[in-house]
Amino acid sequence: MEEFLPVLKKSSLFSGVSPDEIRSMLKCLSARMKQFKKDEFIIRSGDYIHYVGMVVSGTALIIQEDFWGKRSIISEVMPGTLFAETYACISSVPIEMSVVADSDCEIMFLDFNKILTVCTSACGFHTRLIQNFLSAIAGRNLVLTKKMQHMSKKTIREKLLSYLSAESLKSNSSTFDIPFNRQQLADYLSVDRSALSNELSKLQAEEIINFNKNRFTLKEQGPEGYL
Amino acid sequence: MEEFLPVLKKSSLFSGVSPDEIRSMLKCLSARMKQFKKDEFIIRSGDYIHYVGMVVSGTALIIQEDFWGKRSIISEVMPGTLFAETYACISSVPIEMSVVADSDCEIMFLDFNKILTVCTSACGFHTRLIQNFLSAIAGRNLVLTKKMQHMSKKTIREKLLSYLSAESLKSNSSTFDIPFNRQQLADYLSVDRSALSNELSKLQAEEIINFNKNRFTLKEQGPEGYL
DNA sequence: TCATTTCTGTTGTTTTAACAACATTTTAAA
DNA sequence: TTTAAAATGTTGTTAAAACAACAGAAATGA
Repeated sequence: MEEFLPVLKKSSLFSGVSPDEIRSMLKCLSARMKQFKKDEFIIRSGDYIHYVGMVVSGTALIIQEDFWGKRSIISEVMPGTLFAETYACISSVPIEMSVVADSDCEIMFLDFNKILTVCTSACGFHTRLIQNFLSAIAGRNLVLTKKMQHMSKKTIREKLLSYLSAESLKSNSSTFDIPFNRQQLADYLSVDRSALSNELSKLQAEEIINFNKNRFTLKEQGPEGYL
Repeated sequence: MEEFLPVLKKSSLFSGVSPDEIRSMLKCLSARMKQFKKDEFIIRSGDYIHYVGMVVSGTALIIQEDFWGKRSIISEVMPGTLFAETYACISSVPIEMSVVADSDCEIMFLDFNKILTVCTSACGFHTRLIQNFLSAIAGRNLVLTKKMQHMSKKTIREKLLSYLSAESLKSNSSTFDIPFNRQQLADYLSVDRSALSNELSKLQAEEIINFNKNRFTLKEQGPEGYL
C-alpha cells in the first residue's frame, strides 16, 4: 500500500490529509487492493455497489452498453480518481455502466459505509474525509449542471452565448480566457467544430462578441433584441 | 417548527427518521425558520453558501441571470425539497443562481457543517442523516448523468434511441412504459415536440420500435447497421 | 351523451446544423 | 529559418430540426 501514498495524497478524497493519517484511515476504511489485467471487468453493469473504487495505477474506462449492445465510452479514469461513488451512495440501484481495465491496473476499494460513519477511535480526520467525499460528488454535480444549461439550448449560437456568458460571469469580467481549443469546445457542447467556428465568426461580425485565440470579450449591449 | 413535521417527515433528508428524532435533530442542526414574501430573494447569485435550505411552505424558484441580464428559470422548489446543497458542499465557490420566493413561503435553514460532523450526544440518527443527504446529492447526479447521455447525441433519432434504450434496460424488458407525455419528453430532450413525434413515427415505420401511447417496445435487431 | 380541451401525429416551409473539402494561420519541430 | 503538422476559419452541399398550421384521437367534464 505504501508505494501508492503519493497518488493518494494527490487524490481529491485524501486532499489535505497527511501521509500518517492516510495510513490509519486506510485501515479504518478496510482498504483492499486488487489487480486487474487489461480488458478485465472491474465493475459490471447490473452490480450493486457497496465499495468505492479508486484507480491507483494504470487507467480504467467507464463504458456503457445500450439495449442493442452498442458500447460507448463514458469516460477515462486516471490514477487518484474515484469511481462508482454515486452508486455507492445509492446502493439500492444497480449500476448502469461497467468499468473495464484499459491497461493492467491496480484498484483500491474502500468500504463505503465506513466512510460515512465516524469511527470512535484515533481517526480524527474522518470528518475531513466525509467533506472531501462530499465535495467530490457535489463538484461533479456542479460541472454537470453547468454543462446541461448550455446543452439544453437549441442552436449553436445559443449554446455558445450561454457558455461564454457563464465563463464571463465566473471570471467576473467581460474579457476572459477559455480553457478549450475549438475542437474541445465543440465536443463539450456536442456540436460540429466547423459549424462552431462559423458561428463564432458571425457573432463577431455582428459585434456581439470579440475573440482572439482563446481570449473572448462580450459586448455590453448583447445580441439584438435579446432582452 | 412543530407544524412542519409532516412536511419534514416526507422530505428526502429526514426520510426514515421518526418525528421525535427529527425534533432533536433540528436542534442539533441549529435549524432556523425564516419567512419570505413573494418575489423576495432567498439566496442571491454570488453569495457564499454555508447553510442548506429547505422549503417548508410555499414554493420558490431557482433562477439564473446571464451576462446580458436575461433571466431563466432553472427549476421550481416544492415543500420538502432541499436547495443550495451543492454549493453548501463547496462553500468556497459562490453560488451562480438565485433563489426567489414564488409565493409567500417559509424556509428552514440548516447548519451544513453540523450535518457533516456526527454530534457526540444523543443524536444516534446522525449517520442516517448524512446518508440521506448524500443520497439526495448522488441522486441528482444520477439523473443529470443520464440526461446528459441522451442530450449529447446529435440527432433527435439518436437522442430518442438513447433514452428508450435506457428506459428499457432500467425496466429489464424490451417493452416498457415511459413517464412522460410527448411534450414532456420533447422538453426533457430539448427538442421540438412535432419533430419528435415525426421521428417516432419513422422509427416505427422502419420497425425499430413499436409504441402505443406511452408503451414502447424495442425490436431486437435494432437500427439498420447499428452495431 | 355531447362539447370542449388537450394531446398526438402529419405535412410543408424555413432555418440551422452537419459534413466535407479546402484555405489560412499558428505552432512545433527539424 | 524552413518545413511539417496542427488548429482554425471559410464555403458550399446535404441532412436534419425548428416552426407553424392543422387534422384526428383521446381525455375530461358538464
